Amino acid sequence: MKNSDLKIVFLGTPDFAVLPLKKLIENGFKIPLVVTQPDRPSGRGHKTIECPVKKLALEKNLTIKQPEKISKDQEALELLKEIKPDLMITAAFGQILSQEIIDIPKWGIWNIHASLLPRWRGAAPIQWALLEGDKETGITIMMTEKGLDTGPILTKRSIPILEEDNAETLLVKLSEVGADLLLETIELKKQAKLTPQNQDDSLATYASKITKEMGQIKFSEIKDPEELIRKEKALSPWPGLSVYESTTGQALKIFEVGLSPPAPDSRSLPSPNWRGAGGEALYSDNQSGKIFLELKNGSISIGAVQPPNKSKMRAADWLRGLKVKPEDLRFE
RNA sequence: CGCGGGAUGGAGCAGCUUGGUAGCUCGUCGGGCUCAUAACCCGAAGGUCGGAGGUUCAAAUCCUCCUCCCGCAA
Repeated sequence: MKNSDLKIVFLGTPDFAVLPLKKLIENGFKIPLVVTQPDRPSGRGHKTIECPVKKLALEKNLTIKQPEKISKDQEALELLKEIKPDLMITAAFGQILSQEIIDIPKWGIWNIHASLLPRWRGAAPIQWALLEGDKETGITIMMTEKGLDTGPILTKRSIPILEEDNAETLLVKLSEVGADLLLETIELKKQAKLTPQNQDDSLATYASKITKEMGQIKFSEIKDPEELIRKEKALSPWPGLSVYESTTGQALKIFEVGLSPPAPDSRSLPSPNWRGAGGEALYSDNQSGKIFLELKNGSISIGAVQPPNKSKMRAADWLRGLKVKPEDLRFE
């Protein structure tokens, strides 16, 4: 069977879904239809933005459908039935599919999910893997059924979570793995070598949506610096970690959070042991651009910050340009 | 027409209200001190003040338009 004999309908919306679609196109599959979420006003100035998948589809002159709710959209349903796809692929599509739709494609609907199922079913698997300090994560390609990410597993591939990984870097890596694994899974299916395996529901965990509130933290409530570091990785670049500083009255986003290294040579400190609120010592290192904070249960380094209305900057630069003295800073 | 903030040497900022020689903390380069240094001392280079027009004897500063960046919100 040639790739061009297979009719694949692709459903996906954000960046994560772009690479899989691209690879399908490059490998000659027939893509009679691409479905994405409707364009929504977003971003500065409330401009209506075309999602990444739509942009790619437009570029490749593919047919695009953007139903508000595909399961309730009679027109979309008719179109799908008419197309008679061999396979439908979902990748971070963001809409629930009805049984009627699931029954349409000959091979069923496959979902590219960014975790090792049954761990982290749901909307934000990458973030939750980081939040919980998982050592590895991966991609699962699975059959879509009525439940949320509960269908039988077709293939799985894991990748290690490295020290320097955050939600952004993992998303890119997993998108690549997802695209490759999808092609391999199709190949296996063509050779009739696929054996779907049911998920062990007892091992399932659920990755709920990330909200902005999760990024608003107080140092005083952090029990363990490690917790802070994991949060920063999971919530970068969105929504980021935000702390409130009362002397300047600013909410400050912090990035590149790490454990503080052994105290630097005291002679390099502009003012050793600056005392901050709650006994925090605060000092900066001009070489690395980092600032160091003493928390209740350990010390951390912050590499970059973003004040309101400002671009991201090195933390030491921020401290240097401040109108208030570092020792007057009061973080909550 | 969603709301708002911003653009000043390489970085981060002040100066703008009340026009009158371009300033601070760093970085860079050179020199000094030192066993040595990212610390300290001395010196230097580096800026069309985002762009265009206007007001004025005089504009970073006041007025108009434009470009770009960012926060909120979705």
